Amino acid sequence: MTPHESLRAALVQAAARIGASAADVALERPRDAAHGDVATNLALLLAKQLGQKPRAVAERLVAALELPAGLIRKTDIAGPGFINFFLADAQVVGALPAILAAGPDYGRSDAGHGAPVNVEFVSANPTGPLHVGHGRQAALGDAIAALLEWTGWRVSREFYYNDAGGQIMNLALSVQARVRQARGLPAEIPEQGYQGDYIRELAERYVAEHPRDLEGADVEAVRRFAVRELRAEQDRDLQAFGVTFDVYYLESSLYTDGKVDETMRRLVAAGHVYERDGALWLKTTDFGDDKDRVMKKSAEKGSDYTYFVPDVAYHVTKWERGFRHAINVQGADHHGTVARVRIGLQALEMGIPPEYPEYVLHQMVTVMRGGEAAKLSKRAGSYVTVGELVEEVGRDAVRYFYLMRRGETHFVFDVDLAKSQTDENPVFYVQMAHARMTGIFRVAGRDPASVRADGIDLTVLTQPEEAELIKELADFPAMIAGAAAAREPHRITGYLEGLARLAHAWYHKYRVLGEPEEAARLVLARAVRQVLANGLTLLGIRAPDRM
RNA sequence: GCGCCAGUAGCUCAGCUGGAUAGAGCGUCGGCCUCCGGAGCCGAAGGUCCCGCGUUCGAAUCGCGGCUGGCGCACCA
Repeated sequence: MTPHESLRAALVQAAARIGASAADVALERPRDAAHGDVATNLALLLAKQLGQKPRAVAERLVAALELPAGLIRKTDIAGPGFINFFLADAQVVGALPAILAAGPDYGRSDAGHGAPVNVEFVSANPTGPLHVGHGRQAALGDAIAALLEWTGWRVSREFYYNDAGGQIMNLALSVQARVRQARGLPAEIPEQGYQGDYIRELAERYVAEHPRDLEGADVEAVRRFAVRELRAEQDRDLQAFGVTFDVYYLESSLYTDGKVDETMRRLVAAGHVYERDGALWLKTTDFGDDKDRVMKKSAEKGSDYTYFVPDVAYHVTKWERGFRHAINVQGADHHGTVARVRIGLQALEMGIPPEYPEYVLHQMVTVMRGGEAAKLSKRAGSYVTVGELVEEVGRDAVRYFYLMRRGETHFVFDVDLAKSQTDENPVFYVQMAHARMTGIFRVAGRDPASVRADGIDLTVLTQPEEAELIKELADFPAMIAGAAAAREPHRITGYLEGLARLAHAWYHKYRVLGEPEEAARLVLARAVRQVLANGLTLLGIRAPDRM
């Protein structure tokens, strides 16, 4: 039993003794060390239930409390009725052996019980290279997936390729136009087509590899070639970024497998479909949408499905593949589709919960270069790609930058700053803390893994900085669990910076080697190193032994 | 017009799902290198938490109404 569990149990019993029922006792670590190590607002919550003043309730609770021996050094009642507990010294250092024993697994838990969860992210159309917005999504999605793995879920990382539909035809026609222009033939890129230099390069490579179609007459071949090449380029960028997927799901397969037609049939059968102006509509207003949506275009527009039906069909496959939990990481510019996909699934009336799938939306990324915002437009062909960014800035810094902000806030990626690789970059600060801890063992001529906690008197770690450091280490698993539940990887970077700060301060103020406390401090140094490494590794960032 | 997100120190942002005196980095000012790495450490200044009303023991956090900025509101995806 951890100190928290013991305390919680004791408080529940004490509440019962004074005639109150406390189902869920909240314990928190106060900001201010003067308020103890663990605090509860239980008395404030029970005051209403008992019809008594909070402080009086707190006093009765404390009087009724039966605590295990050696757990708590001091109990205070403070402020409006908080009960503050000060852990006994032996309890504080007691966290260290557990950290060393768990090693690389310290911080893992089992909230997910091995249940499958699908995390879909990036899902860029194969119409161009990955830009900085996709980069944010790659970092965010991969970190959320890792967080879920750390908390006991069986995660499948999935990339959905929109390799069918109008945008792909646009791409093919754009490349085709460049092929023809290169031959001196009259050709224009379509109005909604793609303009970037990469289109010209694709055209050159197409001609080089298709000597029998030098004029790009075979638009289907051009399409296949362009999609294949762009997918390969995206894969290279993702690989450089250290992101891999378990499943690449192709939109085109939804057509070839009949999933789109099947979904269409089900929607019609469920009775929410009608025809108007020659098109087929889904009555999404039945489910709270502000207007109905077209599912299949009219004959004059080509009789194609809109994106809506394949999107719904795709999410049906997630459900049918056994994923009762699905998380979609997407840019906020797609937020309009959230309600529609969910409504489409509801209209099928096949028992899928209304909040399925779950969405994590992140705001846009602005790229700053030379002090001004770079114009980003895929069609105009001006953007910074993920590949360039990783090459210029380095994988670790790029990942860290992307993850240090909440997804809901607009993110300004300052390329110059990130490239500068100076002390302004927090990732170096955290990595430096890890390198320093490692340095102690290097100088001592010892393998960190050889340092064990058993048989070592840890109660000599009496300095306030040491107690604070250990408490921070003890918080790691709860922080991970909270970050996973909230889908907020930025909590990890914030935690790591705080831990690194404490580690640097401790390192600066106290020596390890040659001191009477050497054995115990080596245990602490190894624990700090381990937790820094675990946090960085989770985020896909290296934990270097030297800088 | 409707919807989603944001608004906190000069700048960039945290604030653990309603807690105690709102925090950190950068920048500014002032200190600290015979040392396990100074890519570091210690300290100071700096706040109308966008505004107003409400909910309650308690609000940056929740509700309502505004203001400002971003993004969406296709027979594009």
